[in-house]
Amino acid sequence: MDAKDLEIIQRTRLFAGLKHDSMQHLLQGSVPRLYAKNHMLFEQGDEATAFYIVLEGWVKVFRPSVSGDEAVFGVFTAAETFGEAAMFIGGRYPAAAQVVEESRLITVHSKAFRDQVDKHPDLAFQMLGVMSRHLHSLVNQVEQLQTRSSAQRLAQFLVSLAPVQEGSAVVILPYDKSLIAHRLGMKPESLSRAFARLRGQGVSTDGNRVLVDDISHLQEYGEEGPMRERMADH
Amino acid sequence: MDAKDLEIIQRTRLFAGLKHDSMQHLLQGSVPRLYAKNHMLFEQGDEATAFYIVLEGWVKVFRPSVSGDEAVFGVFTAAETFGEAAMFIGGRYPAAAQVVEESRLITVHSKAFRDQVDKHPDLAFQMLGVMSRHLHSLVNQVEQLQTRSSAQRLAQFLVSLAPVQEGSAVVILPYDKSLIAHRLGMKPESLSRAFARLRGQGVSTDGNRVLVDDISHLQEYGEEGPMRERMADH
DNA sequence: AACTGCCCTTGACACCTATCAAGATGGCAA
DNA sequence: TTGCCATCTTGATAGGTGTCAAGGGCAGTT
Repeated sequence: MDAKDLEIIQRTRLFAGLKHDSMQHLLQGSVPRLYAKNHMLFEQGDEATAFYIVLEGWVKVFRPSVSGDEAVFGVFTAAETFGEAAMFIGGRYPAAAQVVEESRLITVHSKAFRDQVDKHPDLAFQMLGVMSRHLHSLVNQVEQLQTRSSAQRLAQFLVSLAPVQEGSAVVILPYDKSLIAHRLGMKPESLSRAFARLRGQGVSTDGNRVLVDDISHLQEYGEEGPMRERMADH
Repeated sequence: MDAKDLEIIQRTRLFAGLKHDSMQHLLQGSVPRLYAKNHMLFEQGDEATAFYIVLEGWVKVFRPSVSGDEAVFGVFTAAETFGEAAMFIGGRYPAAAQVVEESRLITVHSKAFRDQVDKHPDLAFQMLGVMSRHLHSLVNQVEQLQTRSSAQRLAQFLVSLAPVQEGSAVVILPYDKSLIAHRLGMKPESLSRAFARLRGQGVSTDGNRVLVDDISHLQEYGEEGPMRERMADH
């Protein structure tokens, strides 16, 4: 646990502004640990004795289904936390978590967290803020699944990754396309076709590099009504 | 505000076990009010100065889209609360709320709520529990949208409304079929067809009365892999 | 260089759901 | 009763997405 890790932890919404001694208490006995790609952190239904802070890498939270389908609820990276909500609902994780790119994580144990909340009620408020955001992000996910085509969802995803708000940009895809597909609620084949469709909107791909001619145009495309390009472009 | 209303409020998860004097503080200046069907309680983006407790009736929380589509995130009835999360994210509602059946509601003002939280940290924990549940319900919604057919989603909806866990049951649909359709992420026509498909699973309808021959069978149907009845029934 | 495995892409096809259109049903008012 | 209106159902059709199958590209290994 070095200073850089602490700096990352303080950048999480949950621990933003927390004092050093509280932090020490929370993290007592917890050491950052390296996890290999594909490592399962927990399964749905496991007892939730801790939650996680990502220091480095990528982790997906999902619910697998018998038939090989899976629903992905979030993909987390540095300075993000996941699994906190489980502490409040029966102490079991409602979904599973798996490392998708080699990651360094640190765990926060429920008991330590509860102790600190008793001492610092502010922490409960921060937690409410964090959960509100998770809630909001799921609300958006539901909306997008219901009202946008797969190409539109991909467009919004690219916009969210872009380093700028307008003009052209190069977006580096942070993880496998097959995970992106699941994250956006579609199959890998459909993601390929979504990319193909976006070519007509000034998007070209080269491996995990994506070149967008006009970010704000892509954003508009992603927000339009679902039916598109009736008579245009051909 | 009579005793019966208070009893309902104490049945909400948020206020379960709250003492009478705290309740008085929270509800100071708030009077139960009757709202007509279709009344808009708030729009997306409105400043969130209060949240609501349903005493009676039905309210939908949704996000409208330009093209007439809308995504429904929840439909609330007696002893349920909605709009709480907004207090923690920039103070704006992330969705709109509309009365769908004549309803009696009471509002809780943000400031009063915050005051009480300062005095009773327990309240923050209850709030975390409530938000965890909302989170969990949205997680389920995302999963169902991604991994179940419309008929399966309807099956699970009927099971959730049924008064018993097994055997036959009569389910009364609590609101319009078109709202049920939106709630389940489909168009009204598709809901009709989903009902038609469930006839093959021992479900018959008569207006808003639905007769289910075998609840547990319907539950299994709703949980199976998406592809079904390949060679069966014809 | 050849081989192998993995990921991604493309094509053909089937199914599901939305769309558009036309009835059916039931409640309500005149 | 009659007409009207909203809601729900049913049909025909089109488009989107999943499925299954085949092939391409690339990296790592031999």
